[in-house]
Amino acid sequence: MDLLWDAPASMTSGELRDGLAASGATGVAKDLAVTTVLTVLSRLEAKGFVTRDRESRPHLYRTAMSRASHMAELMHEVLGAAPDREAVLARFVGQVSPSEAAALRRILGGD
Amino acid sequence: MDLLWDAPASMTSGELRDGLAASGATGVAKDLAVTTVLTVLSRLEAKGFVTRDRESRPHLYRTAMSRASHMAELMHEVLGAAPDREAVLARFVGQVSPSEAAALRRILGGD
DNA sequence: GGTTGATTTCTACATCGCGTAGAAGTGGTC
DNA sequence: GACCACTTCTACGCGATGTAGAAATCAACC
Repeated sequence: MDLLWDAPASMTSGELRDGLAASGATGVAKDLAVTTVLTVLSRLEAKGFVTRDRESRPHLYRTAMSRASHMAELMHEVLGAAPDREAVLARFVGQVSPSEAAALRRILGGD
Repeated sequence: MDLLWDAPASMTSGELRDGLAASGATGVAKDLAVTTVLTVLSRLEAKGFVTRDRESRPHLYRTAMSRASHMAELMHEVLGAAPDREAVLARFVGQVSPSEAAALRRILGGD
């Protein structure tokens, strides 16, 4: 459920619950109890993945990081765990689709 | 303990246990029971990370994939879970060290 | 100011993956 | 045929995760 809301951008628990109920996000579908959503939210906050505005009445939750950043960070974690980073990068690049390779070149180009 | 042996290349449970005992691999140090090693090995085999030769008497274990490949695959898993792959790649590249960026350019260069 | 309905916090339980290992089974060797 | 090494089965503790009820809060309305 980590990505329950990697999509939207800053909502209340209620909106969250409803949003989830609506978009059956891969195996969720069922209506979750509001408390469940809150619990998850709290845990995510504890891990720093989410920020909450305790001022506004129905607390407002927001992702602490864009999904892309989060994913990129995960990738770095993996890479960081390798003793042979370059070898990993080589393998990695070898497996990306042509379009992605192109994207990489473009990104690297403008350094 | 996943990476217990991402280093060597094809050994028996006994060698494994000893090898582990010797090289205190980040928090392992302690002498593990052989059964422990075997259990882990079995689970790794179940997950396809390891292959075993049941013919030779002390079964021979070998990684199913090089560590680099495995890591690269993990990175792809992460990337694959993102709806905005290019954005993730951009962030990712933006965070790599200069030397790694250089390595990436080199790798992409010879396409 | 007290009652009420919404919201949040606390606490709890099942499940799962993982690290660890003992007990029992298997197979080869002397 | 007994013994020893190796493997398989079974199990326990622990932490993360999904789920949610009960209790505490809080804002608002009468």
